[in-house]
Amino acid sequence: MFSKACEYGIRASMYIALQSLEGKRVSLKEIAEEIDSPVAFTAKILQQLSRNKIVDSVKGSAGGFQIEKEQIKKIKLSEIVYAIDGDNVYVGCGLGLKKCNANKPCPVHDKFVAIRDNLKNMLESASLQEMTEGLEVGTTYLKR
Amino acid sequence: MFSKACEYGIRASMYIALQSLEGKRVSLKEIAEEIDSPVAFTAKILQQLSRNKIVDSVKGSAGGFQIEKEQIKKIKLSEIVYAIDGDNVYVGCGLGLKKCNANKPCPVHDKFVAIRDNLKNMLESASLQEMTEGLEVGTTYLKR
DNA sequence: AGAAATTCGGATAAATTTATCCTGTTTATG
DNA sequence: CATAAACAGGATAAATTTATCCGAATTTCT
Ligand code: FES
Ligand code: FES
Repeated sequence: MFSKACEYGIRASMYIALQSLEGKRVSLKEIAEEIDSPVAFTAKILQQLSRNKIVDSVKGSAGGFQIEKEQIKKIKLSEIVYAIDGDNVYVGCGLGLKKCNANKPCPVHDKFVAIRDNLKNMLESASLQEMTEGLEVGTTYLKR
Repeated sequence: MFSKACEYGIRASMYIALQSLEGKRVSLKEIAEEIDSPVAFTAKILQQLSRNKIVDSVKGSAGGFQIEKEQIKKIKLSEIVYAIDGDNVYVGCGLGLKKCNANKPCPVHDKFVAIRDNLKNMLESASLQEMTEGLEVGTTYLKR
């Protein structure tokens, strides 16, 4: 569904959001530990997220990553996915034709579009804030 | 969503089904041309489909691939996907945790499961037969 | 029987994704 | 000001997926 990079990116954003809500800034090392991801690869992804203004990075000693509380409410999963995987989730054809195109549809087009729209709505409505709620009360997890 | 191999596999199966309904057996070369896929790679995928009894292959001159008419009615897209991509569509977690697990769910679990079930139902209900109907009348396409 | 058309399967190569390493820069702190 | 902690970014490596090549086996047709 999503690339590994994107999965790590989402999990990392969720963890940063969770800690930012408590006023804590977190280091790359801590993030990678808490979401069970490879450190250096996660660094690359966080750079992307930082460039895309999804997370704030602070250099230097006592630096790390954080997300402003206002942003945590506003940022939707769709923005994270877009920053890392681009728009292929939205424009891709289920059977791999160049782009999904209703004028020359593949045989699964109608059914696939329904599923994709479903996914799209989910991603566009789910905020980081919403995602952290289960983490706070311990009903959802970022690693096992 | 699906691997390239799987996309080619689905498109190839659809083309073979389309021709089989007219009593025609088709060669690898023709298939690859008609679905716009790399010949040798498509050969590998057809081998897999053949081993999984999704298509019949006939060796030798005038050989090629075909699917029995009875089978065209019965075979669902889910079987093709399973033969090539395995069950990761069904058991995978949206955020990349080892396996989707309702007992220790990731933050998107509930929403993701809904989408996945949607996809699953689609794949399990769509038969090759149904897929060929649009191709026959020219309202759907396997390449552009 | 011989030639041609075709799939099968193993080996290999190219491309992409995932992951690591290392050096440089920034910044808090003592 | 020196040091240590931390991110940034380029180069590189490993793993996986995608793709190609080629010889062998099978079958039809002349
Ligand atoms: S054309 Fe294939 S999904 Fe729209
Ligand atoms: S645990 Fe992540 S989708 Fe079910």
